[in-house]
Amino acid sequence: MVRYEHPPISAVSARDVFQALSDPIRLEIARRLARRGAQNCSELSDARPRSTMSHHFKVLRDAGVVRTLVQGTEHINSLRSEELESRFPGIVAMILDDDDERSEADAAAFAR
Amino acid sequence: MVRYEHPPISAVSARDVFQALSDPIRLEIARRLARRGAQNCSELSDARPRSTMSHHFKVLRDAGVVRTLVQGTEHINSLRSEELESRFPGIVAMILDDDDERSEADAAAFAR
DNA sequence: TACATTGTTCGACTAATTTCGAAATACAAC
DNA sequence: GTTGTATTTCGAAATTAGTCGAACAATGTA
Repeated sequence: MVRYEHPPISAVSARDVFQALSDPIRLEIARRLARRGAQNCSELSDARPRSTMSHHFKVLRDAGVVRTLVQGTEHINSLRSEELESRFPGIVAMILDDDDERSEADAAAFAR
Repeated sequence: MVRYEHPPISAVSARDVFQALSDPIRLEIARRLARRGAQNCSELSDARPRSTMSHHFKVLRDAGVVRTLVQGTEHINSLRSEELESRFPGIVAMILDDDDERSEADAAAFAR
């Protein structure tokens, strides 16, 4: 496979995006791409098996969240930030929002 | 159970919201609440079993998306629109975005 | 050509989620 | 209290999603 298919942004549904970003690993991938820009697959796979990561990249790609370009042997992923933002204003900020510690602390307080 | 617990909006994480809205039935519930305002459970359960719907309302509630108030024998659900919107600007528009026909047509065109 | 690198696909397994009937709970009205 | 309505909880079955090793494909380099 020399090149990936990516859905046009107009074909991307809110549900596809919600579903793609509902997995912690995929949300983390999107977050890193939003923060640090394009990265290849291995840079993003914290010691996780390649087949697992490959699956997650596919879900993100099919949902229209990530674009993958093939350059030599590596596959460069990037967040489709501008397109996503024009289709769903505010989504990139939601992806970046990751105050896990705060929300865990609050959640703990709430649980009491 | 006389009253439900709802997480404070500050404890709501993007992932919880993504995950709650990743299910088509729950997204549809949120959408109707966004469009038509508060509704009770049965108004929202298109002939689906009550136990199924009850599960979905719980997920939406726990994720901070929906608020449920008990009034007599009925439970009135509403979208926590203002709170959600202040926490995640743009989220309500994303919930409302439901151009299913357009996106399906585009998806079909894309699949060719 | 052979080899190393990067990533995908396949298939099997496991884990999580969804579904739904039956029983239970909550409340209002009689 | 008994009845009726609205909804939850429980438990089990069905479905869907995630994980991961092994085999495969594509590219670059010696």
